[in-house]
Amino acid sequence: MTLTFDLGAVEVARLLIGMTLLVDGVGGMIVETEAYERDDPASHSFRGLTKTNGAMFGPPGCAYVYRSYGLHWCFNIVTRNHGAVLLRALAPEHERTIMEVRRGSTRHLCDGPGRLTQALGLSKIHDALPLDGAPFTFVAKAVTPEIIAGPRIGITKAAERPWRFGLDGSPFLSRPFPTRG
DNA sequence: GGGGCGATCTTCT
DNA sequence: GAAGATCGCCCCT
Repeated sequence: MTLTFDLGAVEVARLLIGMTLLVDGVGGMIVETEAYERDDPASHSFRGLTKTNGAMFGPPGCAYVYRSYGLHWCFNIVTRNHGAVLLRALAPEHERTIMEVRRGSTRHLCDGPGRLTQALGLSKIHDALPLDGAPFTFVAKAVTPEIIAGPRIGITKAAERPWRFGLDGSPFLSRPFPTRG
């Protein structure tokens, strides 16, 4: 398939919903993402280059992996103009047993950015790696998904921007979306 | 099902 | 010294 991440972060965040991501064959369908733009106080690229965010200033289509709250990892896809898309949840469909071993549980395998990276074995060593080759595999979606949008989670700056996207009705979301009217 | 809290790294004030 | 794109455990309901 032709796959480009050289688009705006919001556009990429929507495109990813329903696609399948595998890391060394482990993973599943992406059901929840968040967009972070360059001109976005909540984005790690907002304040410019630091020691840890260099991948966001590299080419689109690479990984940006950073440590969260000192002990978890979060996995992003770098997009156009120093934006990024945070992967927040997957449906744990492929190699589920491996994910259960890594997580030490049979539940909550990929519903949350820190849990997702643990289940897929992602860490600092994947930071800045291109996503169009090993160990990453992206599989196109078979159908057009119903996408729901809402405020991003766990941030205080620009919290009003509705840049969290999810597969409507999925049981694998990290949190429910605010109900629509 | 949900609130409070501790763990621990990096940046910024 | 504080805050942050988090999570698991404990306790309560």
